[in-house]
Amino acid sequence: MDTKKPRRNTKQRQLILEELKKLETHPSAADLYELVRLRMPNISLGTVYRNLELLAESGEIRKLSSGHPEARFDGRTDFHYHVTCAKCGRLEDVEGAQVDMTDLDLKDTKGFDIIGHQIQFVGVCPRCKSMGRTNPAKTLH
Amino acid sequence: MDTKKPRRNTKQRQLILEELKKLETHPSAADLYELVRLRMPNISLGTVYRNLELLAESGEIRKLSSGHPEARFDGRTDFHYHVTCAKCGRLEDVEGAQVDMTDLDLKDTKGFDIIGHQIQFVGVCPRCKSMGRTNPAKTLH
DNA sequence: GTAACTGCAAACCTTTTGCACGATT
DNA sequence: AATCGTGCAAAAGGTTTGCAGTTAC
Repeated sequence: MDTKKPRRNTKQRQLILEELKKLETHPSAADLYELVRLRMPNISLGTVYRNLELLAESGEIRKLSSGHPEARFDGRTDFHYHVTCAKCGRLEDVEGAQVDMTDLDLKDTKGFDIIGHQIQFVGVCPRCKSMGRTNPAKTLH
Repeated sequence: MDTKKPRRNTKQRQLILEELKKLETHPSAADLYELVRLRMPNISLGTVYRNLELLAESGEIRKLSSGHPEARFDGRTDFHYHVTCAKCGRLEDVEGAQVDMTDLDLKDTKGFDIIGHQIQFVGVCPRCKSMGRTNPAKTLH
């Protein structure tokens, strides 16, 4: 079965991918729009959204459900985890060996076949530690 | 340190909490609005949003970052994991012992103090298995 | 030449907010 | 009585989409 759509190699898509891969952060579509616009001022926000979606579908990037109101994108596609700051919401990569989920004794998977997992760590970032922030994050994954 | 705000016990908040606790699903604010409206037809959607936020802050419910465009809410507050269907996005609870994260050899936590974690399993739900769906989910956590 | 893709703008959906009135303490 | 919470409606924020023109193949 061939699920691939025909795909043209546009300048816009190349630029968006290139800019995202440069970053170690997890920008929103609007963040990337601003970045790409520095090199291609007439690009439209709609094009950025369309291409991020296409790139995520093809597995060249990842779309993250971030706990923020907007989606975040990740130029890394190798296996890694994420930490979210419980105080300010900052989102960072965490390196660590993939947990062996066969160890996990899942009692009821509601009939789902489990094919993978993701872990979000919750933590306190250096900045918030030093500021002694107390307001808790409200969204869990 | 007392972080609690004064809080009145309104009929609206009671109803919203009650309806959410009845469910084993993870409804959106709009879903809950429809449910609560059956019992209190004049309640406004704004009130539902405001109360869900308050209830999540106080820990009586959980707000989930769902991979869907809208937030989902969970009436369960005991520790458990979630599975998301990779084909259709369906979100369900998974029972299982909490993973001991001290086993995990985290190499670089970017200076964060880790205080917890959440796991989302990715799977294929019974319905999609039987339908042989192939379109992949686009958002990871 | 054809169909994918673009820019633009309008539409859409979810969530938040200002305000005047109502309800809880 | 004081002030927190509500209903309503408008606004805000993020994302999608229709369309006519453009570009990659």
